Amino acid sequence: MERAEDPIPHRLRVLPSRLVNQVATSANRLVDQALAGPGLRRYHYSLLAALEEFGPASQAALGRRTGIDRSDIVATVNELAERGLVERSPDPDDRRRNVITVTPAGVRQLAELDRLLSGAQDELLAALTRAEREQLIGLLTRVADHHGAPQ
Amino acid sequence: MERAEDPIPHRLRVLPSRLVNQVATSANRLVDQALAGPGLRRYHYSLLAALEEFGPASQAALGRRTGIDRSDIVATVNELAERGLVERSPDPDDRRRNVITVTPAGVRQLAELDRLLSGAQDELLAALTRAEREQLIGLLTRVADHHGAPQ
DNA sequence: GAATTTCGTTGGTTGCGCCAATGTTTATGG
DNA sequence: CCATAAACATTGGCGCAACCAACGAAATTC
Repeated sequence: MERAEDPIPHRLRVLPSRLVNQVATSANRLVDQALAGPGLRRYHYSLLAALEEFGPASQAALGRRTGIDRSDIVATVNELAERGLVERSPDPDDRRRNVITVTPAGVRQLAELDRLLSGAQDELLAALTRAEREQLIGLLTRVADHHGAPQ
Repeated sequence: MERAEDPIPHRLRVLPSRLVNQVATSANRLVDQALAGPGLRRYHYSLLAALEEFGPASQAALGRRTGIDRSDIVATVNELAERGLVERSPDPDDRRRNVITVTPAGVRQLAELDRLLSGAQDELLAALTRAEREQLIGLLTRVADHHGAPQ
């Protein structure tokens, strides 16, 4: 028979940490689908966004601004550079640093990603009214801010 | 100087999918810390919760109830069985199945986990009032329910 | 000038969420 | 009744995010 839709344990159903993870999983599924078109991942978007908003930056600065680990920045920049979306050049003023710059193609790509991601957000929050979305965003922001930087 | 606290790109700061991921990451950090005492992980809690609420079950049923993949159930049950928290025995009525049963030690462990997790939830939502927590849970539940089973 | 810090990089690890394939057992339907 | 299909446990794999340690090179600080 097994017609019964396999109930989820009550404990899990109402556990906030689990609820938030379920929503995050849905969010990631939608976002990953959206980014799959251009063949990119969330890390790529984060980096492009940071570059476009704050201009050329060192890899370390990009890491601090996006919360991505330095070591993961390396690979992500490599991939963006391979696609011609950013350029990596040594900083003449500080020879430890690389300066990462968005290319015009990168700016165009970012605009496209913004469009795709906006659609994903709408899908994610489709069950909520405009006001409820604002409410949710507000509450999440407060929780996120309260915990701040990891560790 | 670097006194400036490295601003997060606005795009990322307000992107709902990203907000939800930040909160989920905080949640997981807190929950993982809480479970680290007993040396368990989230999968273990999910399985114990499902077993205690619905009684002995096959591994496939556990998977359906918790959303954990069948293949991951195997390892998780192994680990719980090693610790004497569950028992795996062949189902005499259906020799394809194993029946997983919580032991008394498992029940006690689950009670302890409930206590630990409750603390983690409080920490997670510390920035919100009781009413706001209810609100957040309600909104997240609606979003989660709207997307339902993955794929 | 020596010690410390920053930076890029390499090379890991872990957990979660998946998927494919295999052998066994049960159910189905022709 | 037998062949085919489905369900089950298991193995082994993958990708992604999020980490950590260590290293050489370069800059900063003491």
